[in-house]
Amino acid sequence: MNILTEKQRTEKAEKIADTALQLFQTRSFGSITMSQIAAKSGVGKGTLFNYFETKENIFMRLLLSGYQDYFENLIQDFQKLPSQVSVEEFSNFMINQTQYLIRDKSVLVRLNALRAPVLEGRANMDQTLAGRQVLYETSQRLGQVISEHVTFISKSEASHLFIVQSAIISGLMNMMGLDEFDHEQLSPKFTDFKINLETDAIQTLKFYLTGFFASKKQ
Amino acid sequence: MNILTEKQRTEKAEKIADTALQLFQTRSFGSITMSQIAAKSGVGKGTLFNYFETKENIFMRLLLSGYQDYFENLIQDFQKLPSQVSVEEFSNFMINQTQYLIRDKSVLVRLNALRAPVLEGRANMDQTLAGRQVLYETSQRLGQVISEHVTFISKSEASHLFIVQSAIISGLMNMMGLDEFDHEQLSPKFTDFKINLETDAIQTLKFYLTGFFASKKQ
Amino acid sequence: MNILTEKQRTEKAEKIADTALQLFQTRSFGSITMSQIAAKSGVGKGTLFNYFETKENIFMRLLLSGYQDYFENLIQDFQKLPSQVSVEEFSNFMINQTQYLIRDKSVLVRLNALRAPVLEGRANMDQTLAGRQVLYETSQRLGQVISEHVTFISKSEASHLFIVQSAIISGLMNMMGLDEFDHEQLSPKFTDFKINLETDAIQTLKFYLTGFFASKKQ
Amino acid sequence: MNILTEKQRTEKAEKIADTALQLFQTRSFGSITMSQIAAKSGVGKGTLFNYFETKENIFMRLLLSGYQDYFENLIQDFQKLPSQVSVEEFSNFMINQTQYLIRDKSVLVRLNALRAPVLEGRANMDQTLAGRQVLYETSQRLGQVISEHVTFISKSEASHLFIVQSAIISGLMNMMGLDEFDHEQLSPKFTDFKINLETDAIQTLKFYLTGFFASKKQ
DNA sequence: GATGAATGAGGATTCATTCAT
DNA sequence: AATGAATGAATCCTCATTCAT
Repeated sequence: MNILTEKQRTEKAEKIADTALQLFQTRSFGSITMSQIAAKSGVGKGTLFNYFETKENIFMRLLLSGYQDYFENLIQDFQKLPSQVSVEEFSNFMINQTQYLIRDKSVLVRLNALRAPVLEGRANMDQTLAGRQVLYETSQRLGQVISEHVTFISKSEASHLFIVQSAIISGLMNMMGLDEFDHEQLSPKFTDFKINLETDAIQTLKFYLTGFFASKKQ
Repeated sequence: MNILTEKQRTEKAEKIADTALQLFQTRSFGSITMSQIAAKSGVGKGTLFNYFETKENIFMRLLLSGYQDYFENLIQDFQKLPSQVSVEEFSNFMINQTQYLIRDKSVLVRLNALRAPVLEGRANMDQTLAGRQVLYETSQRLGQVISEHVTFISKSEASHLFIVQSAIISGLMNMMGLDEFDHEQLSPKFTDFKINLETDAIQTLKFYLTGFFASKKQ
Repeated sequence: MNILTEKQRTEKAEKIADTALQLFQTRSFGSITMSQIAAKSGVGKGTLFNYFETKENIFMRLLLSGYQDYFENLIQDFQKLPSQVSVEEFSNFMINQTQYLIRDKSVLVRLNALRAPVLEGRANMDQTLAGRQVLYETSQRLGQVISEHVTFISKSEASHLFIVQSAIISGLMNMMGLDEFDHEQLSPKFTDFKINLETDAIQTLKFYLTGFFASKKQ
Repeated sequence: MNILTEKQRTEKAEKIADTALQLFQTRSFGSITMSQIAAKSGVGKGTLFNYFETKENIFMRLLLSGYQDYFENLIQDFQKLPSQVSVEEFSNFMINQTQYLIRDKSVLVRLNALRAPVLEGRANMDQTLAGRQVLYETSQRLGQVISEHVTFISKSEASHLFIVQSAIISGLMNMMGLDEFDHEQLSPKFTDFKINLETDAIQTLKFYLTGFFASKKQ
């Protein structure tokens, strides 16, 4: 066990990160401890630090690789589409993606909210920037692919669109739960404060896309 | 000093809360300590706890009273407008407000992001709900006023609009700084990741409003 | 209200002390706060300190005056008895007293257990010793009265007997509740650990008195 | 240092507990701090909490293991005695034990006085009850052994006798020091208040045993 | 004399991280 | 490489006491 292959090393790091992700589904960053991650991963506490310098690095990696995977999948999905895609078809695609992000990848969006205020303060800068660089390139490739399929949208605009998409979901997420307190439902009150995340996000994105394409057509 | 009037008590509580707010302009919730707030307020550490049960209560109060003030001002501003306001005029109003929120009240939006994951866990529930109740009523009054001035928008829709507005700003804020690391500007890179908060928020809101009114007119 | 008569002053001090005593019936010294005493007494927190230098002084006073009253009453009771009292009658008297102490004055015994380890560290020494002096004299008078009524017991022995009586009750009290945990009854277990305070105290005292008088008669 | 054997773990826990015990010889529970225990044990403050959940748990353990050892030793001592022991021999044995408890194990008795009012509020209940269970069984075994050696005393009575023994010592201890103040000897005064712990405890126990056996013989 | 606002020393406890094995 | 025991800085909070009014 003395010398691990690169693959073995990567797999163990992933196991640790995955465990952290699972914990993050139901708990906040602050309430997750390294001990819990170690116990649930089935590795020793010290081992964590052989793979990640700090707790923040674990979550920064989750954020970067999560978006990396998401963007890669988007590229794949897009390449399956016919060479030309109408504005309407593209909008539907984005709406489906939004639904998917909310239903299956909401942690990604929650991780995003941690990045600047929590993670960057103690994450390894070089590592983070290297990951971000790769992500940026992927995002550029994604933008490229989209711009090739959809008239009226440039590479830059496409790339930026996904930032806006995440922003909308993240923002609405922040505003959710005003009809609850600490996850306890309150007696029916505050109805106009209530956010239906999926409905509101899709509507907001739809309006955004409509507005965006309208502005391009002029 | 023996017995404080309600006003004096409120003023001191506000002084403490204001200090916390100032610290929050440049630091994160987690890195602000009660000792710092005490020292910077010029009061003893114990005094803090005479005014606020917990650290979280301080910030919950800032959040609630911040939005309370914001909504109250909006009502005032709106009442100065002519009895009928066109959709375009209303949109401009909202855009100005967005700019104002970003430029002068961005902490409010950042506080919002703390609410569910951080504050509610340890804030006094009754106090919070009382504050939220008042805020809700104000938001309803605001919605009422708007619906009276603007055709095509109901009280509920107007009230909900401000939630969306905050969501957009908050979400974009979360996505900002991808061209920085821990507030250090990086050499020009990641340009398509860059969020220009004001521009992007206004554009997104504009699109939202356009889409919203278009959907109403049908 | 500027100048209080000695009587008024004493009455207020007693009101405060009484409140503390009431709280002590159901709570421990450590969990009683000066704020609670003030609130329940209906006086200001600062007023407490006009009457008692420290929290410990309040309880020391309760201890001293409690025993003072108890001894005074004993003297009165004794003086009502016929001039000669048999050993058996005296024993019955002591047993009744034990029962009374347990049923109605158990706080007194609990206070006793606080004296050395808790109170003396921060109680006013002069005041305490003055009180103890008075108590001592009363105890001597009590001893005197008893020795006059009961053959076979000297003043010193009688005086000492009450110390032993309190010791027995206090000690058994300390050993109570081994069939409970933090006042929660446990499922029937530990039966031989169980102390029945009244029964055990009376039996122990009875044995003590029997032994004592037997040793004197030899 | 990587993984400690059960024995090593126990030893370190004992080292910490021993340190607490030493401090408790001369200071009160309330005035002993975790920092002091850590410093005097030569371990870090955090280490304390790896071994004991709370400060109260340390002292609860001292209490339980102290009595456990005491009872075990008593069983051993008793098994060395001839198969039949006269009432007088047994009484002498108990008196010697009382002397030993007072001279060498008085902290044990002082710890007992902390149990209900102080320790149980914050000690781990399951741990405590497990320890108490073991102690109870030991006490039963001790009772058994005694009842086998001494006619006139049942297992239950023997077991209960040790509770009474501790109660007598503990109670007298509470009443001690009335000729002192905060451990400072006062000029010769209050002589009849003076408890000579050893003499008084032995005498009280002797009377108790005499009374007890007399009641059995009838 | 009465009051309660202000105080701050002091305490228990948490947890990311280190490092000897 | 893996481990988990050890660590101690850091944090929130309590509450007896002081003192200006």
